[in-house]
Amino acid sequence: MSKEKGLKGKESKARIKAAAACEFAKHGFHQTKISNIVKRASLTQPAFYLYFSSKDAIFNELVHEFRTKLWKLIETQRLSPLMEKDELIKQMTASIEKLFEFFAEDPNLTRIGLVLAPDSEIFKEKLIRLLADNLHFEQRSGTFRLELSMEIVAVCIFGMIEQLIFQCLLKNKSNPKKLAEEVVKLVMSGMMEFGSA
Amino acid sequence: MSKEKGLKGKESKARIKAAAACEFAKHGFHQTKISNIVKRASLTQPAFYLYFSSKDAIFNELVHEFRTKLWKLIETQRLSPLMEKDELIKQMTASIEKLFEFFAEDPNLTRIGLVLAPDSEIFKEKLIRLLADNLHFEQRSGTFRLELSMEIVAVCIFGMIEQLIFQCLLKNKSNPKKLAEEVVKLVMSGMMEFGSA
Amino acid sequence: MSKEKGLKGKESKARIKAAAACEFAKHGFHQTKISNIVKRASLTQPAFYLYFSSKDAIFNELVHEFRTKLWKLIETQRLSPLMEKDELIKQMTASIEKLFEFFAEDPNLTRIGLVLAPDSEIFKEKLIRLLADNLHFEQRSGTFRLELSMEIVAVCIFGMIEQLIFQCLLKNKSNPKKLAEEVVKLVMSGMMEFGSA
Amino acid sequence: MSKEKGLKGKESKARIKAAAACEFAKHGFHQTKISNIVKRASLTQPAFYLYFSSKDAIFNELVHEFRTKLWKLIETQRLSPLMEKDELIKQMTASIEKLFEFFAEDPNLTRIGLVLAPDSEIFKEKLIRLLADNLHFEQRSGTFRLELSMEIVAVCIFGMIEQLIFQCLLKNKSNPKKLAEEVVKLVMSGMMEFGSA
DNA sequence: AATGAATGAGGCTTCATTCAT
DNA sequence: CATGAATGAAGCCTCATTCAT
Repeated sequence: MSKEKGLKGKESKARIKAAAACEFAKHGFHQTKISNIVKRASLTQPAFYLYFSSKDAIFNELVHEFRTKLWKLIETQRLSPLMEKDELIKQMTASIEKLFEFFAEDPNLTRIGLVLAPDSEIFKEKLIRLLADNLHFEQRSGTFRLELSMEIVAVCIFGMIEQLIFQCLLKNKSNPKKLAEEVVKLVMSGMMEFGSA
Repeated sequence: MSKEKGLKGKESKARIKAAAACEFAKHGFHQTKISNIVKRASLTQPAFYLYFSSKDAIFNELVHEFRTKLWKLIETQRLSPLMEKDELIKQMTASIEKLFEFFAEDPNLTRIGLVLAPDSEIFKEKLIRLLADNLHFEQRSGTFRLELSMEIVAVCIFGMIEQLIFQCLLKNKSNPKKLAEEVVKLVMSGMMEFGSA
Repeated sequence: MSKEKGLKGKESKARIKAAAACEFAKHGFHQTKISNIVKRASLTQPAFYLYFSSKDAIFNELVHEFRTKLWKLIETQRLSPLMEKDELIKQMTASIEKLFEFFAEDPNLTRIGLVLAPDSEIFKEKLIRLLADNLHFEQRSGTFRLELSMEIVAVCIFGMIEQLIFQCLLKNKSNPKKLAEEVVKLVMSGMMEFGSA
Repeated sequence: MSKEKGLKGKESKARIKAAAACEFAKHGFHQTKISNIVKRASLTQPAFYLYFSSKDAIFNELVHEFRTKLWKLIETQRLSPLMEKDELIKQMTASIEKLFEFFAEDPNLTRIGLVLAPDSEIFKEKLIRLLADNLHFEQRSGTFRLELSMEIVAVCIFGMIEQLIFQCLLKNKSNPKKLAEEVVKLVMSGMMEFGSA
């Protein structure tokens, strides 16, 4: 009976959040105006401040939401150790596919969290470090070539994924599965034709 | 005495440009204030408008300058066709090294042209298309594996390079030569240890 | 409580409009500052932009308002055709008196619409053309002397009225009725004493 | 030998003055920019201040020049007293023609002196008072009908002339002689057809 | 006699945010 | 829960004017 209260409020807040995500993604932080957010949410400006303390606040909330979800996803996707090669490739492909699916699910949040947030470079750095650690582990297990720097490889893999997100996935030029397969093919075996040397 | 004709003006314009590049790179377009640009250039606000017609104008000039230079560099770096494998790798490495050197030369412009410009995604798309065409050519010559989509590979390579620029090169964690070598190693031969089959 | 819906806003807008008319009339368009308009209306600058999109906008609105009202007045004041001489003079006098009354009612708008508006000369031209057409009609009916160019007479009559507005009416040196009578006397019968020739 | 000096300077000053008159007449005082004046005069901004102390100064100089010339012209055009009717009309026509010729000679100055100058209304008032005095004199001589207020008639005549200047003369729709004749016809004998009761 | 370079002052406009209801 | 009305703060840009040469 008391829990019921606030239902309309929650809807309004959600509408504002969705509207904001859309506007931020389309125009960036500074060119997004509160007035446009509330217009899109069919509300008025003071209503905005009923649910968010400031423009920064809602932006940060969106960023935080995105990052939390992404981080959780990644933690559930850790590779099982000491697999066979085929199995490894299959798992990697599945993991990356899941990642792409996540990014495709909410393009607005993806852009906000990966591009627009002022500290996105630092966030990416963290993700990359996480990836590098995992790769290191595999490398020490003999899965990956020793002559490669896993730090740099991690940066590369992340760069590929990010670029594929914005140039292919969010432009609907391809789908998560296909992209994941291609990345893995490239990264695992390289571009060169066999028989060389 | 006679040589200085218009020299002071050119110096002022250059100082403004450098100051602007610095401010834009550090704070982004909207948070960069003309007042700060001219302060950094040791001038007053109206002086700015002696040399540039608006904030947009100088920003676009910087973007245009960056892109023109980059495009020229790339055009001089086309791979010679039909090389042997070793030679190919050497050339690719050299080309990519040159690229990294270019980006490292003016980090401010690099950030402005690749990240901050509102149409940078479209610009990247063009670069990627150019790269994809070149790769296609090589693929048809039998250099690259047929099962890979050169469109996607092009996106991947560009993504790697971009990420390496911002995560390694501009943070001085590595140098152009090293980065170029690592990218080529990874992209040409993949990560997998041999003998796995 | 329920009647006041939007009332305060309308009052503010009206206050701004009146203040603007006053300032424009006193100082002209360019020397009128938004800051002074709002000061006179007991508001702050941003409030101005709640009701008008720019300085130009409010000026044009005032001009448009004046012209619309004036045009409507003139259309209701058309002379009935084919009257006797005495009746004609009475009607003309009444019409012109109404005109003067209109101009005296809002001196600010009058100055804005007739003098300050950048296209006021063109507007006057239109009014004069309208007047000329009417005079032509009367001339063909035999009321006015054929040797006079009604185009030029129309210009003259308009010139008299305008000058009387600014030199007599708005300086309170005379009143609409008196002025109308004098104009008609002069224009109908001329200055010359009878019996001449 | 010493008088010769300054010839080039005088030319420059004259060029600036002409340019200023043109710009002021076309755009009004506030929208006229020094930068445009000197551009039109093929000079640079500091050169302007070699000859005029400020924007106001040159404007006032132009206004003063116009008014001085006009005043002189009017003083030489006083009607000879106690003429016969035909002679009076001839003289009036000639006088007014001369006036129109004066205004047509320098349209820019005319607009500046009669419309643009902020105190032009007061200046016109003076002219009108002068005219009214003359008319009074004639009226007392029995030339003009006693029932007319010469003050108001003076305003009317001035209004006609001014309107004819801007609506006919400066638009090249008529010439000084024709306009003078029409004004005199109208003002002397009125519009009404004879024989009317 | 003239110019390239620079500036002080000030106006218009925008926007996040708040008050009173 | 929501709104109409209002504001403080700040940025871009323009222009008359001057300095040094």
